[in-house]
Amino acid sequence: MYIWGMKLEEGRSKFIQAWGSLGSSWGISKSMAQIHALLLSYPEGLSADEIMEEVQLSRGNVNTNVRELINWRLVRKETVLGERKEFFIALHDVHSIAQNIMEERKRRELEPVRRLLNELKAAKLEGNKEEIEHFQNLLSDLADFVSQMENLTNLMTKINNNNYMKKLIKAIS
Amino acid sequence: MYIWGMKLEEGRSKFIQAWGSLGSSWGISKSMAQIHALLLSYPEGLSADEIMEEVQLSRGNVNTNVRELINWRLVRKETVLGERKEFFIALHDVHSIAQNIMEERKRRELEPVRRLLNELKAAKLEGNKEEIEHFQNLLSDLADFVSQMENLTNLMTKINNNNYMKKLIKAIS
DNA sequence: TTAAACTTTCAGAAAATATTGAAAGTTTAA
DNA sequence: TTAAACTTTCAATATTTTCTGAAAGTTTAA
Repeated sequence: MYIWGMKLEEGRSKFIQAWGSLGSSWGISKSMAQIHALLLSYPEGLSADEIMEEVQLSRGNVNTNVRELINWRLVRKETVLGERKEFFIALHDVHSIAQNIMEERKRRELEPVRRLLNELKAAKLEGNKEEIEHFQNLLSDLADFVSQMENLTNLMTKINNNNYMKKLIKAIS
Repeated sequence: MYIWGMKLEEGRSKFIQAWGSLGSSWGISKSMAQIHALLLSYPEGLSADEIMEEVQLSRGNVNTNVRELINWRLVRKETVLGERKEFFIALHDVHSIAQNIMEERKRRELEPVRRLLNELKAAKLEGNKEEIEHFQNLLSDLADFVSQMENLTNLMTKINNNNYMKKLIKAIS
């Protein structure tokens, strides 16, 4: 599809809608992704009412999802001198965004796995010897995998802060 | 929690249940994750009926989710000589599992983003100059980010197949 | 052929998740 | 104080996603 002579508002709205539906395929609620897209697309902060207006969501929904975005460290509160209400502004640096998302995913996705694996590895299993061996191999392979993923996220952090590293990665991959 | 003298079946069942609930936090359905855990924990293939029995799911559900696991290239069908039914066996090599998951996620999560960004970048936007600039910077930053993620997944593939590379990554991260 | 053994499909039911909006809570200015 | 301006909470509702199971489809052996 080729687009010609689109109003900025139209482009932004397209972006917000599309980001919202992409969100679901990443396990992020549509509203949260839309609000994030909206805030990313504005250089300055927006108030809760402005967000409600632009993405057509209820006050409660905006409140909840903005709080969640703040938990992810993707958005922060801002106060403007002389104004009573709060404004919300997105972290605009894509490298930091990426880093915060990776960290949050690490915390949410990897750490629970590690906990489970440790628990099971501590057990003294009884039963068929070969089946036990297979099962324990699985556990230790998975543990290795988790570590490798963690190494990789650490590496990403390094890349973000280091142009030489970025080139190195590109070269070897 | 410390476990002592657990039966293999008990450990396996613990693993299946826990893997299932972890699944949801990764955007994978509980049943799919449970079936995957079950198949991972058995060195040999299981039939649809055996899966139904072990994870207590309906025939339809097992059929659908096994098919999905096959799409992800995490499971394959097997036939046993002289047996009419099909058996399902998991890919047991953790590096290949990781690689297939990364590839599928790349395809599902990254490619749609790229499509959206290209579409928006092609538009000639009209409106406030500075806001347009901010918006277009956002688009190109996001595109860079997508590329970087792709580089990283390629790197992971390399690591899997190369022990030297693995050590290098560990050293520099 | 046919019938038994097995697999697939899909409409409806159930479960999980997200959203609303009004009421309760908090802060600030006067 | 008080009341206006704003934020937060949460029970009810709506939406989306997943699951079931019976019916339809397919394959195979005889």
